[in-house]
Amino acid sequence: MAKSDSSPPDSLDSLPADVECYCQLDGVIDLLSRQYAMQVICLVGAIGPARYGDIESAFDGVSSSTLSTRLSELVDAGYLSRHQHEEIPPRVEYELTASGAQLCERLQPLLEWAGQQGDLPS
Amino acid sequence: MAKSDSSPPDSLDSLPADVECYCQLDGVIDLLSRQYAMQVICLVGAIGPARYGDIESAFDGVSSSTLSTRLSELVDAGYLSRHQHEEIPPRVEYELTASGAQLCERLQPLLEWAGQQGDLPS
DNA sequence: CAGAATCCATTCGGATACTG
DNA sequence: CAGTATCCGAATGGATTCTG
Repeated sequence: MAKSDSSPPDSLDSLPADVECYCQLDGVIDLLSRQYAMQVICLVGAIGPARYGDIESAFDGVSSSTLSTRLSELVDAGYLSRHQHEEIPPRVEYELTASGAQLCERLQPLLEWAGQQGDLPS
Repeated sequence: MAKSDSSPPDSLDSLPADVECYCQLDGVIDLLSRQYAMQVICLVGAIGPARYGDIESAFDGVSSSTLSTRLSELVDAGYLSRHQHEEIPPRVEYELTASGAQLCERLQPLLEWAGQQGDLPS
């Protein structure tokens, strides 16, 4: 796949020159590594204000405890906002915050590409 | 965070219209959710052919068993290639494959942004 | 409807020791 | 140097049950 004998770091076009240390790059990455985390961000980014049930049905088979935990983490981390409407039956809407939107922008190319690599059965 | 009352899905500029179902988007995402996986891809993308020791020292504190497992998974998945030079002491070099490079391109914006969000202590 | 709480099976990853 | 093998504690996520 192309040349890689003479100039190693030239195999990609836009490499950040300030990459010095990938050690301990956790925090956000840790959070995103939990199940459904990236997908939730992109889903909410795609459909806008999303109710709990919307998200739940988008991921067929997720347990409520898992999804609930994930949502809480993302809200706590400041990537999602949670608006609870005071009515009965209760209605809750999740939206991307400003940094959630930034995150989503960087996630979309990845997930979209991933979906074309043999995933997304349906 | 801007307006979000009238047109929900307009809060982001480049939304893919073909996003229909985020359920069961696993495979690649599953792999990337393992510890150090994304960072390894980007590290190898950044420094070119990387020896095991290079990678190990980039992540201060990683255990050899964990890193070894991660590298094997990425090689098996076709994102990294492994070249073993037949000499003593042994020398092994990991490189991105074609699809590894594609993956890396989509990962870099994310990790770079993540690094500016409060991670990367050193 | 939108979860929280509890319990538990599985998985993941670190420590350690050993090998070609 | 570049791992592999084994063991084990920690973390994750599902099932189930219950609640405002």
